[in-house]
Amino acid sequence: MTKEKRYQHITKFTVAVDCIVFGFDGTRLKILLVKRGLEPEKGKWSLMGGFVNDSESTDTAANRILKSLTGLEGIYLEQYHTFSSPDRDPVQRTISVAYFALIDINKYQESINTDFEAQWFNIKEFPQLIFDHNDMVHLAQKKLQYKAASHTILFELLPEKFTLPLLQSLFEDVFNTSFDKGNFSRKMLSTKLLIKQKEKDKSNSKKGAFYYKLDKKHYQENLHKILKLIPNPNQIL
Amino acid sequence: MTKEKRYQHITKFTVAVDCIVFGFDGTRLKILLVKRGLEPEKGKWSLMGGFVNDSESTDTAANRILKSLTGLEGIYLEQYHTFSSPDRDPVQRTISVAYFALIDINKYQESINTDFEAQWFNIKEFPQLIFDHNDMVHLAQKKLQYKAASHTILFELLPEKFTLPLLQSLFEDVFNTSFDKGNFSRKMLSTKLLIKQKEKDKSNSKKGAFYYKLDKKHYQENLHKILKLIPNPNQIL
DNA sequence: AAATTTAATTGTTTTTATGACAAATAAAAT
DNA sequence: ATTTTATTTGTCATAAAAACAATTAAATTT
Repeated sequence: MTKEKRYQHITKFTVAVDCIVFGFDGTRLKILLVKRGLEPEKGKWSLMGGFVNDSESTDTAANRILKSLTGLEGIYLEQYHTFSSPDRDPVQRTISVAYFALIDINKYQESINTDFEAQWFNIKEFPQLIFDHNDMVHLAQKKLQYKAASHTILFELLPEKFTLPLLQSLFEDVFNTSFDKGNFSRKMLSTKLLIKQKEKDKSNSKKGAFYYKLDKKHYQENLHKILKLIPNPNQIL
Repeated sequence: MTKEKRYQHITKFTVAVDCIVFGFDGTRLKILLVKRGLEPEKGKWSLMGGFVNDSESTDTAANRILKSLTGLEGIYLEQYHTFSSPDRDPVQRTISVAYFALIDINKYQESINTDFEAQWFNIKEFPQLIFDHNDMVHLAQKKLQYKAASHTILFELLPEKFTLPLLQSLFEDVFNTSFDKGNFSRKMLSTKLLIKQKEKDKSNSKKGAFYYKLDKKHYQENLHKILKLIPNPNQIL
């Protein structure tokens, strides 16, 4: 069998990228969904996605798609799974490489692109999505928990300056549990990743809580390291 | 723009699956490589791979390919990354979904399929591979370490009956370090996953080491759980 | 048959991390 | 000045981990 003959028989697929965009509004973990503007399933909610172009890697495509939706560049993006069930897209055979993204919700600019109608939903209560997008969200949530249990990625969801109580409420919502505030604060500070600021945030209490910033240098160095950031992971994950 | 018009412009890709097959010979962690029997790069070493068929998911394809190489079914398989750089395959645009597999090296039957010449190589010293397969192996190794640090997957590499020293040498080679044997044994036994056998393996010592079997039921139940299997993960990972 | 050797197994102690809880503190509101 | 509320710091009991030591089993040598 010649090389040409072999290659002739090979099925070709359209390749899509779908993005689960996580945000945190100060209280709840959210995902960004779009209302589909084209068939099939026009008018239904879905993840933000698109097709991979000729000259692109999926990473490049994901960044491009994310920028078209949020206007943001340099977002934290992580490829986490490729979905390829033969019947996942009823119109045509498509495989989808799924990414999750973490953004500071405050930086998100609405309607920079009017092609899609986008909206934030609580991760715990979002509408029925098209195709296998519900599965994609659930797996993304699991992967986020798994990764965040030992890596310091959740800071990507916070603004530059944040308080310890805010950080704790983020962790509590991501892991769907609650922590002792004293122990949480001590564990976080022991990582040496936080730099205490002079100012306080007094919007939530009378005493006010000190702002902290991330030590970017230290953060980059320790991103990959295993830290035990959450108590009793087995009870949660 | 009509739906038909849009879909016309979409690039289609051939989709491949590549498998990193891990094995353990009692001393060293190994990977199974094949010598390519067809162009391009005929005669060079590569990972075992193949194209995804029309009616298959990538999981199905990976299992099919793995069976054709090893004769084994029901192998532990985990999709870990999709490689999609536009220039990764010089012949045609292909994206590859990569899997790593864990098998009991003793069950592997050589040359059930003479289409490929296969050979085991130490993970620390394997030949130059085609395309981006070197990257694939390195990432697979990382992912294996990452997962094995908190999940009990390494047992998939061992025969049904194994000794604690053998288990320890596997862990030591995977994590490229050494552990205190007393502490290691206590930690492993504390998982309640091991059932002590009556017989001993006396091939490696005068005293002999007791065989253990996996408690399959307990094992299945704990597969998803997060355990702390290796000491001082921060120093290693 | 006793002594020696080797590696497996079990035991002890020190050290560190964890979790539960309590106290002190800061600043606004009364 | 006092009360209130939430943040921040502190204490202590417990448990796990790591380092290290001792014992044991069985083959080999003397």
